[in-house]
Amino acid sequence: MAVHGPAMTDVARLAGVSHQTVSRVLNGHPNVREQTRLRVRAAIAELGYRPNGAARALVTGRSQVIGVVAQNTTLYGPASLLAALEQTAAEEGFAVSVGSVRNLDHRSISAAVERHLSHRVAGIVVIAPVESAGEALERLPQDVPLVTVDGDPSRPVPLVTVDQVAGARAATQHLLDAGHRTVWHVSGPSDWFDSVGRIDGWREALLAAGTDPPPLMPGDWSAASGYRCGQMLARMPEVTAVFTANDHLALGVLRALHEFGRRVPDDISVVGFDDVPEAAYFIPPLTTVRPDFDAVARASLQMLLAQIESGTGGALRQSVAPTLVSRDSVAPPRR
Amino acid sequence: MAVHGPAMTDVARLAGVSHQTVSRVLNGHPNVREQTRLRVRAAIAELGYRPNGAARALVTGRSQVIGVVAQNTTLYGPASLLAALEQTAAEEGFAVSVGSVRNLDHRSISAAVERHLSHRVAGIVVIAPVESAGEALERLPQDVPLVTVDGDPSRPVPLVTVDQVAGARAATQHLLDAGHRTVWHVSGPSDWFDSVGRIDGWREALLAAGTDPPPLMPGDWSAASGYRCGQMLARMPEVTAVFTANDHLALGVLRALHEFGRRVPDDISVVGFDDVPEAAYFIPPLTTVRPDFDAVARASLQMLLAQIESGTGGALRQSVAPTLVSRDSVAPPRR
DNA sequence: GCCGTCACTGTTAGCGTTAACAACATTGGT
DNA sequence: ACCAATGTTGTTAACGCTAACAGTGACGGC
Repeated sequence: MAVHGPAMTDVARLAGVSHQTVSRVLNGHPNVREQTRLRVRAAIAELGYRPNGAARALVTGRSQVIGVVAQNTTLYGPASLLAALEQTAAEEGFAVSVGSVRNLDHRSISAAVERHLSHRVAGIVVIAPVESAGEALERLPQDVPLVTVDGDPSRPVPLVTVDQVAGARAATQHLLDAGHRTVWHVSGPSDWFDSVGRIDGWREALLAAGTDPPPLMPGDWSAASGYRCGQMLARMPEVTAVFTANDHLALGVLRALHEFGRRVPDDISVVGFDDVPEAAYFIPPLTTVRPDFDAVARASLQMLLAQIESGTGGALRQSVAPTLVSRDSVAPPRR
Repeated sequence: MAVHGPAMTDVARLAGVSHQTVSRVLNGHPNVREQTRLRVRAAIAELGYRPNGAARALVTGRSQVIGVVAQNTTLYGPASLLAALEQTAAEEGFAVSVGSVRNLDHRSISAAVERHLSHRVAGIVVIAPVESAGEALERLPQDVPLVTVDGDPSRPVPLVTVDQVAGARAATQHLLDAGHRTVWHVSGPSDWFDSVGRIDGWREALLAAGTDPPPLMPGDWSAASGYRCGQMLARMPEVTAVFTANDHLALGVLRALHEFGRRVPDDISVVGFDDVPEAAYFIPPLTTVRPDFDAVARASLQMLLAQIESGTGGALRQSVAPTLVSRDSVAPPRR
């Protein structure tokens, strides 16, 4: 198998030039006569020549590949992010190598990063939504271009995030504006920065409105945990508005409320987070907060590319604001 | 940036051997004295040496990377598959490079494959659920290890699939067994093999039971299209059982039925396909068919690895049977 | 007409690894 | 003690590419 394809010298021979000239054409160097360039192009096409990335990576010291470390790429958020990242990278001529990880502990993350390093990736994007990921990053070689997404805001690492706080504040405010006296919150797991950001935003909005935040209902992103929290919420007659940390939690809550005969939005209003494609078809259609994954992907890749090109490891940060998508799960409280 | 790490010669010097001996240790060759092996290992650890994948790929002609071509990795199925593939590959010491694709037409797929080829991946997995993908594969270099997932059963390419027909038959039979006279079907897009397999299975089960299949309701995987079909279904009093080609379609149907006051499962039973994690929290909890993505990933990787190692491009095929997950959305018809 | 400058092209070396072969040391059979 | 077989190590030459440098010819200013 694998009769190796033609190499640069083969193209050069056919075009009647040196392999270096072929290289120059390929890399868009100036100072190649138009006529020569055309001959080389023709030879490339005729032979079906394809440059060898490995050889190029060897001599330049880095490949046209960026590594992505992520956990649980089955969830809607991470999956969208990954897809957007890949798309953007492809436009810049980069391939994306995924190193997904079962757990976000020290060792798993380090191992994934190591794997990427030994493939000499040009840079690494870590989707690092929990505390322990940040620790793993500390002990990394300093000279690798690196960007974290949704990571620890308190660490001096280049960071791109969805503005969780703003999103949560908007969701909460939306419920307050509808006339609700207070808003309950079903949160994500407490070790995720996404969760704490959303909790903070919720709390801020409430405090700003002069209300004391009710007790937190801790969930774990899953519909199952949303359901459990929903069962408790349904039993409390004073609850009229709930903000859940993601749409799947909302789905679980919706189902629990339904079972207890509490109507949404007539009895209780619900707002989610993520805007999964099917949120518009929940019963009822879910008002939710939509993060712009494309923008996050673009920003992180840009940041990474800047590092790769400049060689500087600046510690920038950027956050992109999500937008509220209003549907039918919110109404004024009955009095 | 990027002070290049130590190379093999540095390790060799420290251990007092030749670089070739280091290479032998790294690749687990026999005929290295135990004592030497230990010295080399120590030197590797001390320097934090990491082999250079690019150099290795250059000299061996292939990298430890497998390329995956997929579309729409945001959907639950593809995302799960990708994650499972990555996991399995990592266990075998391979990295996974994704080349996701907006459209599954000729050119996009070819371009993605080309990209992988120029990175000299060891093999390629194409998640190719539509006709046009198969065509793109025809004109590929013959010498690249390749496996398709959920691709065209009629093409002579190594293929691993979820057994769509069996899954659909099971779902339909389940409804028939509950006492329904016939079963309606909301399908996926007609150019997906997944769809046609599920349609076939549905039709087969009906025919085997001696019933004429009712007209097909064509959808496109989205909850939105499920909703539209559901609106029609809800208006037809004779409909008592619906099998949808995936869970999101089912969600749309559920919502439409709900709006029309038709209760599930009392008035109409519904069965989905995929078992997305939140299916258990639909209203009502959805009976559905669960494909084993891990098994598919394992099988395809195994097949690919076999090709890589043997150099043979055999045209095997393998299909893994899904299982029915019974929940609350199915009941006997009212009479 | 001479020389520096510019545009273009070729030559050479080396990136870090593996494979092929050569060399040496050790062992065992005669 | 000698020779072959075996185990262990070193030497050399690629792999396909880019970077640095070295030509070559044409052109214009003096």
